[in-house]
Amino acid sequence: MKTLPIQIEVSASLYSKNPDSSELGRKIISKSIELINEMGFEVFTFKKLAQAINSPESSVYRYFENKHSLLIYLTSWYWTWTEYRIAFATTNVDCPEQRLRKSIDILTKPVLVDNSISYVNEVLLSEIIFSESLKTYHTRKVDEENKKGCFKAYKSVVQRVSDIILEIAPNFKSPHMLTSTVIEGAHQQKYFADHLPALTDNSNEKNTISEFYTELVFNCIKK
Amino acid sequence: MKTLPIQIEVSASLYSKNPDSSELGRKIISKSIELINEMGFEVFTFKKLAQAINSPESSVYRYFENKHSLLIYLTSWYWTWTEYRIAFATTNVDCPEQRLRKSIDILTKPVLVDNSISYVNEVLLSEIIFSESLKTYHTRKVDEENKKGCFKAYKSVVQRVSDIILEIAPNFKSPHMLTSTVIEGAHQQKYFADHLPALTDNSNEKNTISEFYTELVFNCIKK
DNA sequence: CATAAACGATAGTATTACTATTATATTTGC
DNA sequence: GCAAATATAATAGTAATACTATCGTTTATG
Repeated sequence: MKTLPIQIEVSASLYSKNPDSSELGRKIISKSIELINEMGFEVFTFKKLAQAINSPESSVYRYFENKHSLLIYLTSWYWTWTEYRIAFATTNVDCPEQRLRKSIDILTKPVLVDNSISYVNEVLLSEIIFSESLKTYHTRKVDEENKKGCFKAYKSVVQRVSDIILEIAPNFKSPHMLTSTVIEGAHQQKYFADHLPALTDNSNEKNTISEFYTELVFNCIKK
Repeated sequence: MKTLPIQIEVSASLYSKNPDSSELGRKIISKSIELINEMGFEVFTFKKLAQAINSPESSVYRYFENKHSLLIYLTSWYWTWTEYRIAFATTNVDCPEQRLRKSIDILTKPVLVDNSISYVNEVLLSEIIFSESLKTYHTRKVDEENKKGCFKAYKSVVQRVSDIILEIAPNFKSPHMLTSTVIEGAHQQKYFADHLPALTDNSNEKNTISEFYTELVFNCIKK
């Protein structure tokens, strides 16, 4: 897929100061993606990030309240970008089955090529989403953060795919449930393949996961 | 379901001192179930637990290394108990479809009645599993803990259900994937219904989730 | 070029997740 | 029934984390 020089815009409520507006902000984003990938989100701290970019910890706090807000920012960026990719891959495709197939592909396969839209390494970011994005909403503050719009981008993706499903099967009762099952399932199955293989049947080499969920979806909506 | 006075045995590698072996140990288990439910696992600390049972913090540490090991203990207890329930519900049922249906039921519905096998409140424990069990294996230490047998009970449940699926559809390629998708999906959809309704279609009143996943499974294995 | 905003440097605090020590109580094995 | 082992209570202490605060200097902007 050839890319255009687009800009991913993240809602202003998801940061204290827009990281896209300064050199330091962009360094915070790109370095945090690297670090979270290397050491995992739990072990990652603003102190370590600050050291890595040679800036005081307090400067990082000027952009994000805490590391959790940073993760929410990153996932929102990812889902906004993903929705763009889905939109791009499905425009001018008349057949809704075909559009659904392409969407599922985008949602279930980790990103392999860094198109380098910007300072964001999309390959690493997608790894983070696959393994850590659960942690954005599995908190005591979900409801509060949901009201703040933290999960808007994700919901928008689910809605878009649900709409395609309804085009194919207007009477299908649970398009959102099916879509979120596929997205979260694909993330989880990859994690299982890497760490708990007894919970999956996946060789983790070919497109087993993607094919599994594609079949699952079409089996569910075609009666 | 009438219950027998059974004992759930948790592998000795999952605790420092067997909580089932003393008054204090049992108090630790039952109170921690209450507290984790009330305040959520992140906010829960051994300090708070110790205060709640009027014992020093250091006594709690004699039973479990840290709160994470305690959560692993609780989930193992739950999965062992759940496998027992599945075994009980499916013995003497000849029809494998029927056995599968009953198993999915047990896996996708939260527990509603506390049979009070013991000092464990199964209703509250099932709530914890639904909302917090992800946190047992989403850590940097997964691989290490997996080797220690921390997830044996869960895997065993997945294996048991996979076997039933294979009885019905011997050529089905991904029984484990399907089973873990159903279990984790049901947990997640309930969480979405409670906190992120845009990601589901669930009224959270009837058995929407359970029915959704039952249909999904039979759609996938019956061609 | 003046003013505001951003940043760097440094210090400090509350909480968490433990570890250590010692004295007392309780169980158990003979 | 008593000694020895084990379990628990009481208390203290530590390293790391997740911030907050202050203030002087640099950098952008109108």
